[in-house]
Amino acid sequence: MADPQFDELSAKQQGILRFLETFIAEHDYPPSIRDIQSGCDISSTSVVDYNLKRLEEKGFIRRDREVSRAIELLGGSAGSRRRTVPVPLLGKIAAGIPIPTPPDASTIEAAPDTIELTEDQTGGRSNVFALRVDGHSMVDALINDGDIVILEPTQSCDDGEMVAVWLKAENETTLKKFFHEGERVRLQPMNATMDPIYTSADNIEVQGRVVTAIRPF
Amino acid sequence: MADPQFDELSAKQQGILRFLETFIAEHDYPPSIRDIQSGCDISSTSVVDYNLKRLEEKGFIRRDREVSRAIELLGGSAGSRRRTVPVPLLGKIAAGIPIPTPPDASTIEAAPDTIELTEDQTGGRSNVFALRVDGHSMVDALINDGDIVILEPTQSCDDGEMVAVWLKAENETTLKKFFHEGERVRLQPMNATMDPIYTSADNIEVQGRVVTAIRPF
DNA sequence: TTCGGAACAGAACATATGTGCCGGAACTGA
DNA sequence: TCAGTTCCGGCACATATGTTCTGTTCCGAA
Repeated sequence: MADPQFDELSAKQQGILRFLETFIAEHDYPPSIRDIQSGCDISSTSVVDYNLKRLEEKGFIRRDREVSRAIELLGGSAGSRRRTVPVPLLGKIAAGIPIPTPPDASTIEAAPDTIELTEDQTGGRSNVFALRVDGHSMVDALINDGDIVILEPTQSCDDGEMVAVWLKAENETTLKKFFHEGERVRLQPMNATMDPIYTSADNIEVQGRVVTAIRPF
Repeated sequence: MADPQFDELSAKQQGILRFLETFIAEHDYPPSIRDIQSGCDISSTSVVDYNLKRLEEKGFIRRDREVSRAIELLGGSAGSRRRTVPVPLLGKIAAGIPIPTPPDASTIEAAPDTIELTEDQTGGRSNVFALRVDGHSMVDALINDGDIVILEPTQSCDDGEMVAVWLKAENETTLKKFFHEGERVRLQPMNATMDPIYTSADNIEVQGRVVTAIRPF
């Protein structure tokens, strides 16, 4: 969508637009005409209506007529609200400890922190959870200490998917690309220069599919 | 905040809550009492009002009395909306090409794609931009082909910050931790096992501070 | 200057919308 | 069975709120 030019608006219209953003941010619902009137020091409701019509013509907002507070602000303007999902940060992931799966309701309730992610970051999946990487044991997956990995609970996976795997014999959690190869499985590090691990299928336990990895600085 | 128990609600109240979520997701503004009434097949507005009062008592929603459509749904329930910022995806970042800085208004307008990030992911910074990593030249920064790095434009930086640096003599872009050391600078790879680069201060050009790195799968 | 449109003021109007009241059904505990 | 509570239905009412009408002011074009 072509982003409308903010500069082309009159001072009053820019003020209304800013007021809309702050009001919605504050209340979670849009203001009425009279809210805008008092909030922007405008003398008449008709002036507000007039300018809202202009803003609608120019594609900044959408209104549903006859419906109160039915102002929806469009465009990529800062402060727009998108659907986000709270992702529980369930704990740490490290080489030596199994990850807490399956994350049941009580675990999620007790999560001390949650991370807000947009829906495209979770790929629309609803039951994902987050773990903070502890230590440098996953550098072969190009995952650093302090990174956050977003996982989707699963016991099985398709070839080539990035999964968290528990190696029973080795007593170790690792992140690898998964490939079935007859009796055994191949666990391929993301780092192409490193060699894969081969092990028997019953030595491993898939604990989750990696949806995203995030590294905050 | 203790998340209220969804199960404790009557079927009607659960229906109302779900209707609220979908209505807000669809319209960007909350429904009126009568919208809920028809949307949930409830016979009377007073019943809706009654159940909304219960929902408010139990902490699922907040209402502003006397104000139409002033229903704000609380809690980490899926479908909540948070403030997000659109981050322009300006292009690729690769070893051999300088990154497009400074990103001026026209560049940003012309950005073919934008990524929605939550405000905590951008650290509240407003002028960040995103680049998709092309190639494996930054594995020493634990950044993979296809990763997305979020940058904040800057020409200078403090010691220890992760920055995108243009090496003039080498004709190369790289991501390193930056340290002033007298006449020269030390560029430290994130991967602790790798050796730093030392070069003179006037051979480098800081192009941006790395805010976040995201790896979608 | 005159004309016309854009923007504004003020008020009246029509409807949208939350709320209160009364009564009844369904259930509960004594 | 009876009183009490919870929940529902229906309706009227007050007000919150969008819309419209009339007139005014400002400003640039002809």
